[in-house]
Amino acid sequence: MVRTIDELARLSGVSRATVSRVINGGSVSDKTRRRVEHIVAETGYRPNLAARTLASGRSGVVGVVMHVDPHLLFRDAYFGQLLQGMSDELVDLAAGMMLWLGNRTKEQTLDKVLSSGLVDGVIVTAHYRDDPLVDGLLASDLPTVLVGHRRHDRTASYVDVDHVHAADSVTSHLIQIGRTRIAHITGMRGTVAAEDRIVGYRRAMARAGLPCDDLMIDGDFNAPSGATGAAVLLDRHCDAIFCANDSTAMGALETIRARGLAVPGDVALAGFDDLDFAARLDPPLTTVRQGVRDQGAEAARTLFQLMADRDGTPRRVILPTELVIRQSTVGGVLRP
Amino acid sequence: MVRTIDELARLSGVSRATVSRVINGGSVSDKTRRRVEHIVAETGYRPNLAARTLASGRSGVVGVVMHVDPHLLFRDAYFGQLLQGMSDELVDLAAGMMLWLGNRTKEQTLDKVLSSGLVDGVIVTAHYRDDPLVDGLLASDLPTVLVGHRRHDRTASYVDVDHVHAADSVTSHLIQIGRTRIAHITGMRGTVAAEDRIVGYRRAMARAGLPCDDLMIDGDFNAPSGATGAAVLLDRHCDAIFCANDSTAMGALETIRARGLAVPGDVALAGFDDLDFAARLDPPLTTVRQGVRDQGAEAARTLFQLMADRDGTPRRVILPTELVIRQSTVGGVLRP
DNA sequence: GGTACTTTTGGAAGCGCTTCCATTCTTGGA
DNA sequence: TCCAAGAATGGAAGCGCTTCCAAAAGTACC
Repeated sequence: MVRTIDELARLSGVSRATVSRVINGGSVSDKTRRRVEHIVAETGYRPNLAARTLASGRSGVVGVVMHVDPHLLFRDAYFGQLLQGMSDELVDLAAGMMLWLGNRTKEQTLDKVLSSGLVDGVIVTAHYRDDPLVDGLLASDLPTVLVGHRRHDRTASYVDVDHVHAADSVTSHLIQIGRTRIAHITGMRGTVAAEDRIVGYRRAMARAGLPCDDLMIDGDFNAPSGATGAAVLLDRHCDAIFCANDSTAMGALETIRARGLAVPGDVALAGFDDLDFAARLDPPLTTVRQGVRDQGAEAARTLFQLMADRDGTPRRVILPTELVIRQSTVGGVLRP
Repeated sequence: MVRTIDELARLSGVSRATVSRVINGGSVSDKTRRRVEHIVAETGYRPNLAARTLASGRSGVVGVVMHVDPHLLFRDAYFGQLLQGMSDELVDLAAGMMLWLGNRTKEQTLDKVLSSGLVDGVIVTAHYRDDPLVDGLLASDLPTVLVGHRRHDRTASYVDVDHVHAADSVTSHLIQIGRTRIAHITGMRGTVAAEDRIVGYRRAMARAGLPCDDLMIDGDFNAPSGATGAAVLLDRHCDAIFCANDSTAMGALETIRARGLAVPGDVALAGFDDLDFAARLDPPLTTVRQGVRDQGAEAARTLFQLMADRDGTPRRVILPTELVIRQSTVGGVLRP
């Protein structure tokens, strides 16, 4: 079994340096290149990644950091889809992907990521307004791309959607179908997505001259918070609920049904994300589609651009969202 | 900034070898150890993982391979939960976790995993009866733990549940509540989980003397296959459907509802997995709970045992499952 | 054929660490 | 007090690769 570049060099009758050039695309004569490549193919030689990393200072591996509360992570398919989008893109660009989930404090996670020294760049989910992990990565010299962003990240590269606009459009839709007591179950407070969706909701309500102060309940992006939130809001006689995501809406739906109320007859319901199950609820859920896999893929592409020209300007990508109207707000209409 | 072990050695007035011993727990006098550790803490020195890997032959990184059809992966929370379970356990044991999803052919994935040379062991999901990727990993000298297993993996280490038994128990439950035309929408054919659940289903039906040949429809673990499968089965006048997983059941429920049939009145419905959403369907779904996160965690532990004593005997873990009875089979009863 | 390039190649240093081996320092028992 | 055995330490080799630099080979033009 040919294990080292030296053996390969001996076998092909050239120097180790030349073999290295063949493998890494250096300048080598066609004749030599063909000969060496033939031997490589024949022997199934694979360069040792650790040695390569040590010698060159880059590993071809990118890090993915999803430091998220276990109660939020992987409860629905959101983070999985994000991961898959990244992986789809990275398969051609990178040697691999190191994944860190949030099992400890953010400081410890940061420590692990930075100390490993074997990633060339990182993609990190930046959901919280206040996040030492994100701050630490941005402050390091590791190329970093955020999924999500904070308004004060002036020099950061990120991929995100316009939560304010999207929330405004859902709320406006609810207004347009004639609802006036439109409630909102928020996402986890302190996250940008939650806060921005609140802003969008308030904006649309204010524009229509509708009050909303007693119609907001804090949730946490999970179904149980939707169920308990809806209980309170129904007592306050709302006629529509815009939930911060689809899982929350699923929880709300449970409560609404338990009260014997009709959707959308008594209460219209809307979510956010458009995960697979949204279309399969009864009734199918009106929601905002944000291409989660696309966001992951875009983050990966952005990271590689960043790594290609270091200290270039930050790259910021805002992906489009789409309001998907289904029977939970416009009942009786055939599914689109 | 102290970057190398040599600087650290100079600073603490000992040799590089001694510093290395301090860091790796070699035999060093208490006095020296304290002094060096103090300097380490003070300077925030972190050993370079690539150099360490190259010199020692181990990286502390483990690989996780989930080569699964994109239509299956991350559609529901199953794989995410698995990942989270592994991560929970690995955080203390490993320097990191490399993740490979199935973006290319299995051969290419195998190639990437083996060639990287920077994982000390791998956990791989082994769902298919026929899987060159799993075969390749088992044949390599990399310690490997399977999540799931094939009956012919005599020397492999794995973590799995008893699908046959679990499926038998669900089916028996349906029989016990008086159903006689009990249908089954299978999982993706060729996967062990699907085939074994079929065996369990048939076994229970045979024991009760019930026919089942015209009551099986192939599905693929996804909701759409549940919806189309149920359409066929309802035409064949079934009075219960056991679906190969919860997502499939969700799809089936959609069809049942569209026909104006009652669950469980007209058709009892059961799933498998007990993901979060199962309890939130209307009606809540009877299903088999398999602790997916536990499986992930157990796989990680098993891998480390395997790495600790190489060429030991294979380790095989069968985790328990639990039949969770909800209103989709026993309507009217208060939710547990 | 000779000069002045350009392209291709090999030698050698070095990336930061672990670990073997030999040397020095301790310790305890005779 | 002295010696042997054991513990602690330092020196040095080497893990497998990239890359700088200089030397060799090829090419174009006069």
